[in-house]
Amino acid sequence: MDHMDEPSPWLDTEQQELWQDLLTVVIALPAALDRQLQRDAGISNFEYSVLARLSMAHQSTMRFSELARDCDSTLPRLSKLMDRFEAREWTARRIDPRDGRYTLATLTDSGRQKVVDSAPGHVAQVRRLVFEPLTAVQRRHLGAALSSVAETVRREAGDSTGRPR
Amino acid sequence: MDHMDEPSPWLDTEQQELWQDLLTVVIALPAALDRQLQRDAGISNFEYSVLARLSMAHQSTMRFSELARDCDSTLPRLSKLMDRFEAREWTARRIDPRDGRYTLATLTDSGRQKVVDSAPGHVAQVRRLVFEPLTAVQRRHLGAALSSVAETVRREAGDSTGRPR
DNA sequence: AGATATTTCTTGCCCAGGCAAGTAATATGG
DNA sequence: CCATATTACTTGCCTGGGCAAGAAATATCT
Repeated sequence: MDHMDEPSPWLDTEQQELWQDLLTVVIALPAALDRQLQRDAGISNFEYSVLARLSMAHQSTMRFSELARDCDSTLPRLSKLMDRFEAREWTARRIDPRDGRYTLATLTDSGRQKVVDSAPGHVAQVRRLVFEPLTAVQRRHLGAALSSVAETVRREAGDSTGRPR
Repeated sequence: MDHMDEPSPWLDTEQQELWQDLLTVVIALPAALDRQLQRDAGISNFEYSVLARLSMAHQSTMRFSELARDCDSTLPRLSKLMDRFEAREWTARRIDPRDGRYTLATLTDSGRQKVVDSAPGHVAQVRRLVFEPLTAVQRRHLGAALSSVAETVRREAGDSTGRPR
């Protein structure tokens, strides 16, 4: 329950603090983002990220598999989300004429409008929670460390979400 | 979708990269932890954190509200989890004799055994994903930056999870 | 070409978790 | 000391998401 002085069975005190803070960020940050978006725009952070990613794609169109990968989603999850989006007419679905296995998602005008409307509030929340509490130097350091961890985690997730990347 | 050169409506390129990496960590890290724990111990990260927190408490006993706060959980969520834990006989529930509104959760011996058994694999995963990809200096920087963000996020979440802290 | 394998998306079933309403215990105010 | 308010937890209902199995299209192999 406490420790042992063997090769690596536990974390030291400094590591435990880092770990606790990371857990808090990893749990409470998405919750905070969801609350803001839900309150101001009626969508979740995941839903926002899908709309936003589509809005940046060429012709506002992407294959499901690519979109799922970029948004750290699984295909079933995305497929069901697109059902809801289609019901709201924020996106449209059509089979890829070049390869009938692929399905293409396209953002509609009202879908794009939804992104435009909800982006400012979301970005402000991100600024408030992540960037404002840090100094410029801390941001660079955080960026460097996060890119290493993100790469490792992505590799780990690659097997489940869909391929190396 | 692109940018505007006003006060603060968007993030610059460096910030966007940091933000993208943070999103990946925030989404894929819990998923990776869940996979390992689910595979090797049959429990989720949240379930592990509750057992682990209880195991560190005085007399292996805590009030529900306190436990929920420490594990970044809501009361309904914890209440239902404790139902499942009781069914497995990992915890026991009893009303606080000092104040009948509180409920006390106590870790049983087999509950403690579960923590002891699953801890090494979990800790190894944390090491692999978070600490190993970083240099010692990066860890300190990451720790410093995370503590600021964690504090901000906690304050934000305080209103929903249960008071200032 | 035909059979089989692979890739991409969809569907069905199940469970965890959020929210709001309900319950039980204690505190507060008249 | 009774009525009302507050605190701590529980329950019911509903939705999102995971996983495994299925369907449709294309690629591969002989």
